[in-house]
Amino acid sequence: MLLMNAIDTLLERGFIENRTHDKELDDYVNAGNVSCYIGFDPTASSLHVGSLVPIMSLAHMQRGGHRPIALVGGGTGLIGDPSGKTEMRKLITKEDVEFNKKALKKQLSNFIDFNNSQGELVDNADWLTGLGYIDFLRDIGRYFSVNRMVKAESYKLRLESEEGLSFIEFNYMLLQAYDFFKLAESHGCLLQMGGSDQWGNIVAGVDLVRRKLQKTAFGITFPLITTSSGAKMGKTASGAVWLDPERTSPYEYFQFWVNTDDKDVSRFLALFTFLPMLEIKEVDALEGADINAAKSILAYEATKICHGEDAANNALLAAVSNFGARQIKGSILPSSSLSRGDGRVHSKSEYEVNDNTPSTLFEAADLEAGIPAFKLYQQIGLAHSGSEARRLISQGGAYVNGNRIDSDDYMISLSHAQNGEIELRAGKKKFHKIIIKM
RNA sequence: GGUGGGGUUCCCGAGUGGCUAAAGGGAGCAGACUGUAAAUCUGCCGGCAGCGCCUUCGGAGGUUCGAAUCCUCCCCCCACCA
Repeated sequence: MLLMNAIDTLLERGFIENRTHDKELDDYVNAGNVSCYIGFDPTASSLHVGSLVPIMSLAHMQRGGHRPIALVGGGTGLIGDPSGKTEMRKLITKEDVEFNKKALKKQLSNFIDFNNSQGELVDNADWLTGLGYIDFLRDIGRYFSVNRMVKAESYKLRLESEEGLSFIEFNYMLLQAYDFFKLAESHGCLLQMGGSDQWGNIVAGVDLVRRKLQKTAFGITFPLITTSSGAKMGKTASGAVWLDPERTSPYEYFQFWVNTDDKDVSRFLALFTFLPMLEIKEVDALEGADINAAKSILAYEATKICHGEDAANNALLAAVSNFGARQIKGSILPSSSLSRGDGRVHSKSEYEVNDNTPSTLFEAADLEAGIPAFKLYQQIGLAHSGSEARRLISQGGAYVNGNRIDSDDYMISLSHAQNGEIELRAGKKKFHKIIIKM
């Protein structure tokens, strides 16, 4: 298959905000089978959609015939990157870093193939934790000008802030530059990519590689992805949207993408799916409700990439059962493997088996006497407190089996069960099922 | 180490003895309108098996009929000085 230059692919899909040496970078990548790396901070036990841009860019590089290296910052995670941050991160323990590292590796494997040296996972703890302070200062530290570092944009926020910048964080740039140097030396990796806040760190590495190895290294940064309303992408009311299915279920993940703003759909399709750009460009021409079909496909594809095809299908089924079927024309994004059919769930049993709407199991006996609606909403997590549940109900936002609840002491009992389930809804979009154990 | 300024409900930020569950804004939630969109309008936005009680203003004590507001001690942050 004839492929575009991987850099052009990234450019076309909106991944690239800035890069070093345009021409030489192209030449480097055109030579084929090059290595590139991105660092991931093990500060949490799961990645979230905010990390998807870097992850997808590695995946694109791999599809373009190159060798992506995902670096998990087991060493730098102990320091904390101050780049672009207004506040100092809490230092996390070595145990946490160790735990998170494993979780991250697992998640990254869903997106990138690390088998057969098509890609590689490395941990900078392997070379950072054993560093001797004096040696490091002599070998690496001498190449860094404090005058320059102080002027770096990545430190600016913190240097101007009241909180200031601690010495440990100030060193972060050296460590990341050292990572780049190590990978250049051991893996011949001369391209580092990262978020736009990483520019300073990346450039520092490019400089270090040049000085230590007399080689030209390259850097690419990604734009910060915001929604059309200006907010950082990936935040919802309940916090981050995680890639870990235990934290954000595939159904919620799917819903997150379905709820994409009209104006963001084509941009997100380009960034977060592998669908061909020619088809994505046509989405911009869609009008009115038709664009919802594109949102379904975006959600389906994104869920499939992260959680697999089965999970994506199940999420779609659940969405159909909760919100009703959407007509998805075959002409919209035809490369998607989403099953269009007539847009309906084909059989009841298929839906019952696969539906993954959030649910809670109840013993029949516990529902026998009935539970006040507001209490039940709190119990199953559709409201954070009893008061909140009462508010929800009094404002007309609570429904049992599709019927609005009009009083907060309304009793919900076995008599509401339909096929062994009770469907509860909060507002327009949050569904929860009570499944009765007989 | 010294001096001065601060720590208020998710965030920003008013409040300097009772009218304060605490202004205003943001975020969020619900309703209406829609297309599971945006914008807009309206309401809500500490807790409690709710119309009355309980807990909140860095922490612990104290003064007072009554404290976020006054006093004491402690913790943390910031600025300037050393």
